[in-house]
Amino acid sequence: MFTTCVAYRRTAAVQERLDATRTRIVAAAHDLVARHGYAGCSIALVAEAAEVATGSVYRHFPDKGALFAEVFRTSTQREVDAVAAAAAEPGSVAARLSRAVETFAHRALASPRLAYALIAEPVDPGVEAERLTYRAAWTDLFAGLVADGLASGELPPQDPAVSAAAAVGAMAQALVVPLHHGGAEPHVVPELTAFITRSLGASS
Amino acid sequence: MFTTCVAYRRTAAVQERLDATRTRIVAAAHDLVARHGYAGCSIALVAEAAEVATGSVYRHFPDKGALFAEVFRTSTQREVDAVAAAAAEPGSVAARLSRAVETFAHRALASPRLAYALIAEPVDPGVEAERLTYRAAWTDLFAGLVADGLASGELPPQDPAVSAAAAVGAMAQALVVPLHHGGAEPHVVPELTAFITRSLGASS
DNA sequence: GCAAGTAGTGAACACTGGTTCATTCCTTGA
DNA sequence: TCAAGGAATGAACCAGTGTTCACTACTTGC
Repeated sequence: MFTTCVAYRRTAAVQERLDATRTRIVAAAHDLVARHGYAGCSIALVAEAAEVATGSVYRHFPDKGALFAEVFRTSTQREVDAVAAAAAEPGSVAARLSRAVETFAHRALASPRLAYALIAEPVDPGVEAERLTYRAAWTDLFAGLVADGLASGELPPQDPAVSAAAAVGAMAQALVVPLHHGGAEPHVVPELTAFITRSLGASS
Repeated sequence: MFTTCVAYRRTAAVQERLDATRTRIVAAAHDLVARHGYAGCSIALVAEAAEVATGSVYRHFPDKGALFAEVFRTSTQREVDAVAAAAAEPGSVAARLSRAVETFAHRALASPRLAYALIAEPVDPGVEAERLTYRAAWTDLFAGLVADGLASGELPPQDPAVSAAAAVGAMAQALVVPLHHGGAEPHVVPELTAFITRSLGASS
């Protein structure tokens, strides 16, 4: 009555291949976004780049938004981690701030198309929600620096949240938006660093 | 042979009605954008709001982009003019700067949805090109103030273009992006004003 | 080798929303 | 009143894309 024949079980080898395919899809999507942005980055293109059928993408992600949300999440996390590491190195708040801004700027200048895609490019709602989360991550990172500066008396009284949001906006606008159209301009880095340092009152 | 009968000529009355219809279409589009943003603001909705048929919209604009470019242009010009007027009033650079930031901030807080649509909301390429133009208008406005400050010695040495871009980004991020989700927070205005003033070195 | 069941496929589908155009309605000057 | 021609209409069209699904190919345990 109960046929105990269980002919197929997902074996370790198969799981490994599945994981590899999934990784390949995400990598292909990441690559396409970094090179051409979200615009014109269709499922069909991703599938072609990952060498799978379009339908196969849906065996790993429920819909397009989920795929690109993951791409966005992993890419942004890498950037946040890099800047956070630079800011965590010991030193005065002014020095840590400068390192953070410089790290952000240099990385953005090194991958301008990706930076634009992560920070400013129009995306559909699913990815925008992810962006909101990471906007908070950026702001928190700088708000933490400001709070440290307030605690140590290095910075004048200010609302860390507002200052951090404004600082993040300043970096994004000064670096990423211009990069969108026209080439990189490395000379902005020291200017921007000075701007941010002054803006938080760490200029002395 | 040549029938001299030229039965129909566009008369002044007709022209007036045409202009009125066009104005109504733009007004309807503006209203929809200000209330719901570009997303979901279709030609069909605009036509309905303007009480014309969808096809009639195309008797006044070659395509959707042209209509929304005009909406964007007129709306943004109004904002730029208002801030420019505030900045033009006589006074120290620091005072003019504060007035400019406050004017920008108060107007954005008064019409948050519109502000978001004009500054940060994803738009299609035709409108984005228009936004690029006006981004330059904003930056030029503040670059002019920085240049004045440099000339008078009120501000320390800096690249007006970079400082202005960063300042505009700071205002946009601190005000508009948060407004997108969640309510208005008027308390940010003085914080933001202080931030911008410090950032340009006009703090003293 | 075989039955059971999963992974993979890609052409077809569905939906959205901008755009068109044959038709109707008006306006004009005689 | 009437012919001429522009203005207005809105249903139909079309293009681009995300998504599905009937089908094939493969893997597994016996």
